[in-house]
Amino acid sequence: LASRSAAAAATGNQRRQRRARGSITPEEVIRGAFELAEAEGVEALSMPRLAQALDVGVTSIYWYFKSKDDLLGALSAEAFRRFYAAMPPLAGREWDDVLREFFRNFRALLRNDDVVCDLTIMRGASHTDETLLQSWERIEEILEVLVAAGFSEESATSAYFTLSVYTRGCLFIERSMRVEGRDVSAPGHPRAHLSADLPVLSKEMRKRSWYMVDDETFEFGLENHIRGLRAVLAADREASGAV
Amino acid sequence: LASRSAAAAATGNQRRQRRARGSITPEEVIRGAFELAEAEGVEALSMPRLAQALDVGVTSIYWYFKSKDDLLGALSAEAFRRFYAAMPPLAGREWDDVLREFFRNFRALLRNDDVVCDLTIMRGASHTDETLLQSWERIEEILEVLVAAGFSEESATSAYFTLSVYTRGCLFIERSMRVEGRDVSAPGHPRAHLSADLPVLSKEMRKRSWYMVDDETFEFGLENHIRGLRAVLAADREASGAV
DNA sequence: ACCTGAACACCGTTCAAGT
DNA sequence: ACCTGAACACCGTTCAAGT
Repeated sequence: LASRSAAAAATGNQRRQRRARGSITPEEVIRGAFELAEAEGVEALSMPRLAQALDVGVTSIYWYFKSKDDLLGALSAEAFRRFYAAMPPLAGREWDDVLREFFRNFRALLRNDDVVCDLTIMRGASHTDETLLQSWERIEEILEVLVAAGFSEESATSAYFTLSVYTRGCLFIERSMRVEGRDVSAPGHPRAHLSADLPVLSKEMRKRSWYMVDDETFEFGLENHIRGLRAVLAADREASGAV
Repeated sequence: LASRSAAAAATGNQRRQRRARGSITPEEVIRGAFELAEAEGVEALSMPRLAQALDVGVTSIYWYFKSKDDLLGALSAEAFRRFYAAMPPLAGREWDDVLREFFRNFRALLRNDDVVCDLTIMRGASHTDETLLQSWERIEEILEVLVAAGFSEESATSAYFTLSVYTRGCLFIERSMRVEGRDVSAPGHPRAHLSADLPVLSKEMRKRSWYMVDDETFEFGLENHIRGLRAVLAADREASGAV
């Protein structure tokens, strides 16, 4: 027995020593999963790799999380927690500044954290009660700013979700590009010669990052949306009989 | 030998008879892959399952497509072809009608075809030269409508991509929900009681499909964007010294 | 109660044939 | 030139233990 163990050690194949009872916690698993995802990407997160990183038997993880999907749900919940903890409180004195700051922060935060972005935006909306409530409280805050400014409740809600969809769309597209290994910051496009007969597009493509979800284009959409909302606000105020 | 074959047949394990040379074509593989994806979803598309559906050895597919990713690229190219073939030509006499119709058709088409949606929108932008050119020609058409209406080339380009990102964002979010098996059409939310303290949101959530990418919200964003663009157009016309 | 390896059914891909 | 199964390294998950 001792000789078998020694031989195994010589070839690097020795068994891990058994972990003590209670030496694994769900928190430790989640922390290890984040570390692995940060080092190698969320797509590289597998149960065997995670077990190895944690120095734990593969099946031990199943004692705490009933499936990989269950684990990913817990990771998403933690990602949402980190995201909302990092989001600064609402700032800006006018409703339009509030929207601008909120969605700029939204985008900036998730652009800077691939793991949190993958777990919150890219991975379908797998909300727990907790994350749902976190989101809803933030949304309500903004809706109340808009309503106080004179928007109807309906307009305010539509305005919020439209900007939210737009911002998440930017993040989704940019992240998809980055996952495929495209250089997202360089202007122009490698196949730009194909657009020789396309005067307007080829000219604009030379100036911007070709995938068109760069800062300038994002800002254009944000500002344009706010411009549209000013007209909505005027109509809402009129309809409600305000000054 | 004959007895082994007979025994195998009895247990349903007999070998497929070998296909004749030249009896497999890449087109046939692609057609089979679409059929399988339509029947069982793109995520269920695996090389063994496809081979089985085509009644072909698994490895034979690798003669025509060097990897699954290569095959998916070919499927995407076909999906783009189908999408652009189904997109009606530009309609509408004013620039805003052109935009409205284009992006409504865009969304409607991809909402009605999960396979094409998964291969074009959900799967990162894996463009071939051909699909890139198809997209660019369509975009250029719209840019020229906008420029003719008085938009600067820069505004026109930003306007197009902003609406494109918004529309793709709607599709992405809705599709993500549907993949997770949520009922996307029902108003309200199963966890709506959590929002008891959120007056505006809870009221609005009772009226709409909770995930907020329903027709009404999409239309609000589309119209709002166009409202914003009217102000851009006025400024662009002024700047260019037009009437 | 908690941790474990063996085993299973799947996957994408390579290789060394067969025809 | 084209088609093939066996084999490999991986995956998620279950099961029947071990402690």
